[in-house]
Amino acid sequence: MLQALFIEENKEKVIEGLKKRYFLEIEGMLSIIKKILYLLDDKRRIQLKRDAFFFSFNKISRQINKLIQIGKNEKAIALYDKYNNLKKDLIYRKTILSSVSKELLKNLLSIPNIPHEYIKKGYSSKYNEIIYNHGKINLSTIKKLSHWEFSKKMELINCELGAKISGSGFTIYKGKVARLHRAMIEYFIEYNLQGGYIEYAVPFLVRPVAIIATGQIPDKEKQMYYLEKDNLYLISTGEIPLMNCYREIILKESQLPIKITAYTPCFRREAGSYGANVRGLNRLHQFDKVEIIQITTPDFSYYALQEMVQHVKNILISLNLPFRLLRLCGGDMGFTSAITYDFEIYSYTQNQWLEVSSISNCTNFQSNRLKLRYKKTNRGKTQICHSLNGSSIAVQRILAVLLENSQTSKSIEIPETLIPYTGFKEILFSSYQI
RNA sequence: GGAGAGUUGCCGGAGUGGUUAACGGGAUAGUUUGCUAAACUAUUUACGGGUAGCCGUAACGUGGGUUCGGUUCCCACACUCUCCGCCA
Repeated sequence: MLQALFIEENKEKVIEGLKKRYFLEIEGMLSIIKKILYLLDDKRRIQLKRDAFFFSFNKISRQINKLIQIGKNEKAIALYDKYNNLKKDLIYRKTILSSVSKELLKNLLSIPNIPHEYIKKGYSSKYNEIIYNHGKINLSTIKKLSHWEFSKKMELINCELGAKISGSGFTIYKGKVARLHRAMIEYFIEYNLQGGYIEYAVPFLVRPVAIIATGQIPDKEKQMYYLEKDNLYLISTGEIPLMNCYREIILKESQLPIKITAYTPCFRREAGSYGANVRGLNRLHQFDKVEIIQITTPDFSYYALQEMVQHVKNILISLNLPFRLLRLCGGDMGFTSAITYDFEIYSYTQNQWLEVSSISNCTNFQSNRLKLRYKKTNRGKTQICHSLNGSSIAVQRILAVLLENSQTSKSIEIPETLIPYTGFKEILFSSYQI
């Protein structure tokens, strides 16, 4: 959530930023900005009057008390008879202030974060900038199977069985692929621990208040699974429980930066998705991800962002996968983000890039919703923290591309770095009846 | 699922229809001291006004109600804990 005061002081900057997202094109969003400024002004005037009114009212109440204590009851009665009729005014001022405040908050919650100055205008992924390429894409002469063709022959990934149990978009992994899946999670977490992140294990079901705080409501509500009976949402990312560990907290500056990692499954409804993009493991209703987050001071957050990008880059290099780094354009970024970098890896067999990590600096936008603040040691003033989140990494996307790109005529070769975690070097086709 | 107890500031924790929410702890600032410690004083959340010293208002789970005045009384809701039952 942006601060109303910030919008007031940086109106042009805010509008410019929202244009980069093509946000103002959505049904009269410009009028929301105007409304916020009007409401803020209104709120100030109302509060000023109310405070003055309450001041005199409180004074009278105290006078009445004094009169009663010294036994001058008649005078007291005269006073409260006189001021009894002001009560309506009191209630009126109280309710009007709270309704204006609520209205202001409601409007503020609907405005996304302002993009960083680097961010280019654009309404879709077409306008994302490629920052960096790594690894050669060599189209081998061996005819490789896509991971879903592979899974039909090998029985090691069974989408049909997943569908039988839970519907399409759910998958069963067996044998060495199940082990590889688990090994990746362990490797990613271990890598993050080496990078100074503390491991958390967290709940996968959360309250509405938690997803409002991290910003999935109102932006991504349709994407979330909701358990009506218990009023709980299934998490769509580990960011939700991790960031909510720090909801309504005042930290000391010396505690920052906070670096956390956690493995969680992620649940997404993906309503309306169809076609080749959703085949096999490409888009699932339940997938696995190891997440990293950082909570920092405002000065430090862009440094932390670079550090996180570098960290994920090194993981991908260690897996020997061809990848590229993108900076998302305004229209493709998430609601809470000021700047987002995506890592995509290349699948030879699918002939397409697949997103495996998305790293965002949410600046103070998310922390403001979370009421996550810190206090400088040499000054009394509390300030809003900056928060960052990133995937490190999405498990199934890596799995899919590993199965495809590492195919030889006989087997799938496990990358060196994963072998200590899998306990085997290859998955032989012969043993699984290709 | 059944029964009961609770929710107070940065943290712990008392409490009452009435000045300023006791007391303790932490943190920060200032004073004193050769340093540290100790001691003393002040501050501690949100919003608004003022260049500033400062001033005002709100805040005892949330929302209503009674009252000149509610942290306290009444109503509704949310959440937390304990015990019983069930259970990995």
